[in-house]
Amino acid sequence: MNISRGPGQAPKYQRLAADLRRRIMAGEWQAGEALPVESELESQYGVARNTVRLAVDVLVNEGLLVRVQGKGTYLKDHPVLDHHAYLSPAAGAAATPLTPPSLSYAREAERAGRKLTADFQMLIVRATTDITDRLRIAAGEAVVLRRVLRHMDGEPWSIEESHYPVALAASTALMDPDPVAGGDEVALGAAGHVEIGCVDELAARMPNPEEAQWFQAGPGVPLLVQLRTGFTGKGPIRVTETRYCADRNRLVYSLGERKE
Amino acid sequence: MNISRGPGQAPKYQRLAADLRRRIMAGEWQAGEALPVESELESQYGVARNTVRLAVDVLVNEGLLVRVQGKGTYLKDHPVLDHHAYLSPAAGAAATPLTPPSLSYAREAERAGRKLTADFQMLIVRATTDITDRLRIAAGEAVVLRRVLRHMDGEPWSIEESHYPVALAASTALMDPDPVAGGDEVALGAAGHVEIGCVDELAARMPNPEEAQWFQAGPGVPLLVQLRTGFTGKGPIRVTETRYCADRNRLVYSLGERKE
DNA sequence: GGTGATTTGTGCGTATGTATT
DNA sequence: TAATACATACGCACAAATCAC
Repeated sequence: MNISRGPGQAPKYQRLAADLRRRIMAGEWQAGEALPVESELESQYGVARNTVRLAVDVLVNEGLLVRVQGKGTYLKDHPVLDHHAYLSPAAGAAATPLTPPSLSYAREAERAGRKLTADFQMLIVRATTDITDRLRIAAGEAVVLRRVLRHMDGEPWSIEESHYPVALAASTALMDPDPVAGGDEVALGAAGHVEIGCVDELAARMPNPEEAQWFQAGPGVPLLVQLRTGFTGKGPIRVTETRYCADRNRLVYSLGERKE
Repeated sequence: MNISRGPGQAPKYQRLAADLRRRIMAGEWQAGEALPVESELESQYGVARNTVRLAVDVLVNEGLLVRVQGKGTYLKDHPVLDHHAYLSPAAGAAATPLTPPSLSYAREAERAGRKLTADFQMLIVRATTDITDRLRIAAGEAVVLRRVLRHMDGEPWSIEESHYPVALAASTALMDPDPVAGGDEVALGAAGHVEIGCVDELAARMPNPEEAQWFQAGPGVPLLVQLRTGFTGKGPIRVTETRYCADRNRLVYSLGERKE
């Protein structure tokens, strides 16, 4: 293929990227397989190494390729795990507490035959307005932050941060620096706060450096962010932000009448 | 700030990126404001232009900065529009057709005081297995593909592709090469197919080049992808994939009992 | 409307560092 | 140890877009 640049043409590195993309899509290499080394691509296409790197940069930032120093450049290969964020209750069922995400998460992992582990932290922090607005408390007010860092088969998987008003968490197990058996909602329920609804806000963005490092996510891998505000009949009782590495996770919502 | 590289230190361009990130977070520049030009950063930090560009590349790929040829490098600034993907029905309400996404989309835009326009295409194509699996039809079977390209205030906003089995769409308005007044579900309802539930699968990924061009999305801007499979009591009747530019959109699901 | 200055974009060459095999 | 392959860093030149004049 000739990628010499004529007038009105795209830049060389973009045309090179496009040709590599075509070859990838055409199945020239298998998932996880190594591409030709940079010097090989230089001579194949007759360009400078810089240009090869610019082209590969493009595909890395699209999430198609990963580079490993000293080894080579590989086609990305990731299994995707579905996580059921919501299952509408069976028809005719009374208003029931919503399925706790942590439980369904564990079930999901088990069903997929994967091993889920978690690290837990409990902090008391001054909340950002993102959180206080949704909890309808004063800006800068302290909240209980319960953080769960999840690993799947040893691979970093998700970051879940649940925020509770201190007034609500006081004198419940939420003040303990340990996970609550059965999930945080058990502790809330014992205190008379039963969640009957929630609002999920879904967004996607690129990770910041700390997040990228924790997730071991290279360039081209966005985060899928779920911000769930839980309500009782009286008002909001918690805000849970869960961040997923989008190349290994999908969120599933089953809505309306149940099928199957 | 001295960014000369010592042993065991991060590379210069990464340390430069980190320092610029710090200055950005510290509020040294306003949203939309221009950063110092590359030559200025060269001399500020005493590095080669190449190194400046590598550092800025990092922040561009994080979605923090945008570069404009001939002008400069700017702090990104984007208003976010919430799109209500689902509102759980009021308590006690009978099973009702789900809120059509296209309608709520238009309502959302209007509420935000923005002008929504759309281009429409109707095609008959052989579906990928992604689609046929969910529609429970044979792989490679033809489907009706109805595509809506949406613009908000002239800015590219979302791509919505609805797939219907040809057998189902036959002898309905879905075969017409025009949008159906009131939404596709009106045409389906008229044929006796009333959607009573759906499954949404949410994912995030980087756009491919065509998508990036259409969305006018630079590097660092992922797509938020919603794949909705709609069901009647008998089985799936449609699969709608909607792709949103994640820097301008969020999806909102209101679940369980309604608040307010 | 055109010209030149400014600023980012593209492309080349070279050298050296670091991780893997 | 040596060879290989990607990572970092410098330098240079010109192209293309924008803007002030």
